[in-house]
Parts: sequence; structure tokens; C-alpha cells
Amino acid sequence: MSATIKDIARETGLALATISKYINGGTVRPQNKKQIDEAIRKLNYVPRNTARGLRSSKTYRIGLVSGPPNNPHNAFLLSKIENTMRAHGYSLTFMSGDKYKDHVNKFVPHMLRSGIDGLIISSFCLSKDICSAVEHTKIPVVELEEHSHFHRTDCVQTSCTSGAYEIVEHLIKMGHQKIALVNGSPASYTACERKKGYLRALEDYDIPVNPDYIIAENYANDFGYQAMQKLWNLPERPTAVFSANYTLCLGIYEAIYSLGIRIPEDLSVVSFDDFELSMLLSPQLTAVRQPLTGLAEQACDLLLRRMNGDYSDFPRTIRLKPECIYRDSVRDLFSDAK
Amino acid sequence: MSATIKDIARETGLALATISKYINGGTVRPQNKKQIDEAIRKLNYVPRNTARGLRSSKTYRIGLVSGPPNNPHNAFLLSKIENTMRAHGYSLTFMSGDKYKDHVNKFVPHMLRSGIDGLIISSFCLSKDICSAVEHTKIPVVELEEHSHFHRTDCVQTSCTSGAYEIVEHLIKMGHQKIALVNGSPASYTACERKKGYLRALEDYDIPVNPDYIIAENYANDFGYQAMQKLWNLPERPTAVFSANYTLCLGIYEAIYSLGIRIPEDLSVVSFDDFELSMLLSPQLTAVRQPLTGLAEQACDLLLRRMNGDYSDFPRTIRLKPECIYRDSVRDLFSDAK
DNA sequence: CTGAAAGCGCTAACAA
DNA sequence: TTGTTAGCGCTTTCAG
Repeated sequence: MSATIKDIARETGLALATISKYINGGTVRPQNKKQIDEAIRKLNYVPRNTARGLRSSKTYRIGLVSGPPNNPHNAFLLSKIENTMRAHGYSLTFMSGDKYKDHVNKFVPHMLRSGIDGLIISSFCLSKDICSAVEHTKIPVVELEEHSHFHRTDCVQTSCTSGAYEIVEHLIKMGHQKIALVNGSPASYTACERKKGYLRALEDYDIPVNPDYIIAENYANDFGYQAMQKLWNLPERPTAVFSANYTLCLGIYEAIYSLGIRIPEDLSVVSFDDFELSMLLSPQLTAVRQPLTGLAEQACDLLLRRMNGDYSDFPRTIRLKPECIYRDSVRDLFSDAK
Repeated sequence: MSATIKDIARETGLALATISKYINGGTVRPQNKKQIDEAIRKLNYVPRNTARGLRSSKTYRIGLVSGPPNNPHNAFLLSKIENTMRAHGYSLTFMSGDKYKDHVNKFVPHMLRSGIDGLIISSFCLSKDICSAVEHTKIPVVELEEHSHFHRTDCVQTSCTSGAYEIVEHLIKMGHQKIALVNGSPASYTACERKKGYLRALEDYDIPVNPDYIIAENYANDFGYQAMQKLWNLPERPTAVFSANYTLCLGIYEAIYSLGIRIPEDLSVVSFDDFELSMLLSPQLTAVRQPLTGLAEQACDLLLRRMNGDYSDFPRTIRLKPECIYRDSVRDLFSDAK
């Protein structure tokens, strides 16, 4: 066992409380300061946050529960949140899992047991039971993007409806009418919002909805692949596909390659989520870029304020607008017609 | 403040110690068991790991320090490690940062303060001071890939030399002689190993080393971009480029697109690290795939054993062989000559 | 199998 | 400014 504050006290001849106060930013006599610093260095003393927390009932730790980090969307949020919270003196306990298995309901209790001062939940929709268990602990929660069964919660989200609307509208303006949507689970809040945007755009331009063109099951890569296969087997193929997220898009692209489909000649493709990848595909992908930095910042800000007891604007819903990035994966049917 | 073990004791009329023992897997009279379970549910009791740890000097938490998770390599490791450790009852404190700023030297003390039973360090090379601070705490450390200034440490690494050798040999067998290397910092262990593999292959095939073809500075995207620009401005352009990691490769591809270079007609490209991306690029990228699952598993296994006091094989160095995936980004100069 | 008591490392009152 | 004291929630002897 390494040195404790007691050892420092013994070494310097000062009282525990003095050392403690100094460590926590209090002022001590310069000479004592020097002595303490020296003793700390000499004994390699590291204050144990766990012991501090026991007393102050703060753990200086927050939890982040999210989808798998090998999705760049989650990775970016994780990275940004971790960095921000660390700058505020918190460390980050991270748990992730596949969205489509119900691990989640085990994550959160585990997280609670591990001891956290606040919790950010991203990509996941929690069950009622879990939500009430969390609410019972009184620790502040910020939901990122999804919408669980909390009684009332702060949440930060991308305005998916507007992003989806805008990109579908772009397809329409380029002359597309047969537009397919490959989407996540209907149980997912974000998936619903994206579909809503898609439907609104069609409605506003008087384009009839073709149920065959809407394939929704989950956000997995594989599903994107299968969905694309299915679409291409339709007697009347779509001229454009709107992929509702990044992982789906990867699967769709794989299918497109294996089917030998040319973009945008044979098929136009747009997607929610914009990443490095989008630029490296040829042709470059037209996509909806989420305000990831903003999402992370707002979530952290909200959580920090709640942890500091500022509930003045609770519960708050913050919606940030995404941005469409227009590249070369959409064919302009009008100009072709000329 | 939510319920404590005391409340359960009061509620059930049993002693603290009995409850504690039951919670930790001890046996109690069936009737008491029922009572305790009921009280726990009723009061929504969650045992505080922080308080447990104070007594048992275990935190049930491990730390992972790594490069940014928006690199799929790091993301994969993180995900795998977190899942594995969680299955063993540990939660994961994650800190990451840009490899090329010296945040790292602040991470580790922060990590130590936060309280962990073990530490995995990936991608980072720690300073001597930090290493001795860590060694002082006696908590087990496993290094993934890089090699710090620890006195003695367990480490798990990809055998970079053999991966690099094999992929460069492939280029040579396809008739390439003018092979460039875009590499990370010479201070990086992995970068050195990858260069070593490159040099050995050239040496074995009696190909002279052209210093202009070796550009090494760091693993950043931007640097890959610049390096590629530089290579293409050379009076004698290389016929092939070996990118030493994923992020560099992204930058190289961006440069290739913007310069209008055709792969593999004008230039062959191979890279360390293989991801979804590699398959979606056209043409598909020939790459070295690291045994990521194996790396994560071995690191966890080693750390778990050390945390359980098993030091029988300390210090252990585990090296796993990568695998080359041959795709279409390399031009066969011999068959062209026929 | 159960209970009483001590104490893990630290902070927060309060007193000096 | 510094010291004293009590106690955070839990585990761990050691008796019963």
C-alpha cells in the first residue's frame, strides 16, 4: 500500500487536516507548503479520490453509456466528452455495447454501483425500470439523441427531422422521385425523426410514398447490405437511396460495389452522418453532418451545471441543426434530361 | 443520499456484517435472504463500490489510456477491452488524447488519483518520471504496442516488423523497387518496428535505400497528406507507397485524390491497419491487418492475472503476428511488362 | 450463521 | 493558519 495523508502528516509533523486543506487548495504557511510538497514527492503520495468521495459523496467521475466506439459518431462524442470533463477534473467511466442487444439494462446498474456523479446516455433507450432506478439515485442525467422513459430529463439532440428533410429535398430538387429510405429500428427515436423528415419532404412535394422503398430494421452494417440488395431486386428500382446513418451506409456501399452499381449514374446515394470516409469514397458522398462538437459541448455543459446544483432551466431540451454537405453522389436528373 | 447498508440492516433487523456478507456472496439463512432481498428492492439500495474499495483497497476499476478513439484501431481495442473487463466485474476509466501533445504525462497521474486496480496503456510512450510514479503505486500495468521507460513491464504487441516486411516484400514481388515509406515519429516504438521491417525487406532483395523515399514525422492525417505531396514532387517518383498506419493512409488518399493520381496505374498503395474503409475504397486497399481481438484479449488476460496476484511469468512480452490482406491497390509491374 | 467493533483514507466542523 | 475529532459506507476480524 502506498503512502497516505497520514504519512505526510507524520513526515512533516503537521496535522492531517492541514495537509488535506493544502491539497484542496487551502493556504498554509510558506514554510509548511514547502515541507508538504517535499514530503509528497518523497513518499510519492497520491491522494485517493475514492476516500475523498466517501466523505464528500463526490466521486469526481461521470459515466458515459453509448453505442460501440468503432462507429465514428460515438467515437467522436466519447473523445470530446472525455476531454471536456477531464478539463473540469472529472474522469470518465465508459461502457458501450451493441445497441440491439439488451446489455444496456445491465450497464446502468453497473455504472451506478461503480460510483458516478453524473451520467450521459447516448444512442440508447433505457427501460422504464432502469430509468426509475437512476432517478432514485438523484444523480443528474443527460440524454444524447435518444429518448428514454425518464420522467423528466435534460436532453441534447440533433434536429434529425430538419437534416433528413433537407437532404431528401435536395434529391427531389435534382429530379428524384423514387427515393428509398434505409432506416434504423422504429423503436429508435432518432430513426423515427429521420423518417419523419423524409416523409415530410415527400409530402411537401406531393410525391407519393412507396412502402417498398422504406426498409427499417436497425442501424447495423449487415442490415444496410441486405436492404440495398432488396431494393435492387425491386421491379421498379429507386433512383436514389437515403441511408439513415453511417453504419447502414457502409453496408449499402458494400452491396453497391458487389452489385456493380455505379454512383451516381445508376443510383444516387445520400446519408445521415458525415465522416472522413465520405470524402474518400468515389464519388464523394453527399451527407448530413451532425453538429458533434456542439452536441458534446452542450451535454457536458448541462451535466456540469446540474452537478453543481444549477437546475434553473431543468428539464431542458437542446436541439442543434445539422448541416448538409453536398458532394458528387447525387445525379442531377433534370440537367441530364436537357 | 440514497440508502446504505445501514438502512438495510435497520429494515431487516439484522446486523451490518450479515448484510455485507450476503452481498458478497456469503450464505445466510433462507428467511434472512428473502428479507434482505426485499429490503434492497424496497429501498433501492445500491452498494457503493467506492466505500467497499476503501476497506478492501480495490476499486473494481481499471484504466485505459490510449490515442483518440476516432481512430478505428483504438476504438476497437477500447470496445473489446471494456467489454471483457466488464464481464469480469471491472469498469473502465478511459482517457485519450492526441498522441503528439504531451497531455499524456498528465493523464496518468489523473488516472492514478481517480483510483484504479490496473492500467492498460496503448499507443503512448510515457516519460521516465511517470513510469516510476506508476511503478511506485504497485498497480499492474500492461503496455499495448508502445514501449515506455518502465523498469520491467508486461507488454502485448503486434509483430510490426513481420507485417511490414511481408507487405513490402509483396510490393517487391510485384516488381516495385521505388518504394516510399510514410511513417510515424522515430520516437515511436511501433514506427521504428515498421521501418525496420521495410528496411529488412529492401535489404534482403538488394534494393538500395533512397532516403528521399522515407518520410517520417508522426501518425497524423495531415502529415500523410503533406508527405504524399512531397513524394509526388520528387524528380523520381516512387511507384509504390507504404503507409505506416491508418490515419496516415487517410491523408495519403486525400492527397492522391487531389493530385488526380490513379491507383494502381500511377501508384501502388499499401498500408498498415485494415478497416472497413479498406474495402470501400476503390480499388480496395492491400493492407496489414492487426490481430486486434487477440491484442485486447491477451492484454486483459495478463492484467487480470496480475491483479489476482499471479506474477508467475512476469514480465511477459507477447507478440502477435499480423496478417496481410491482398486486394487491388498494387500494380503488378511484371505482368505489365510481358 | 450472526453480531459487535475497529478501521480503510479522507474531509468538514469546530476549537485553539 | 493549524489541530482535534467525528464519521462517510463498507469490510473484516473475532466472538458468540
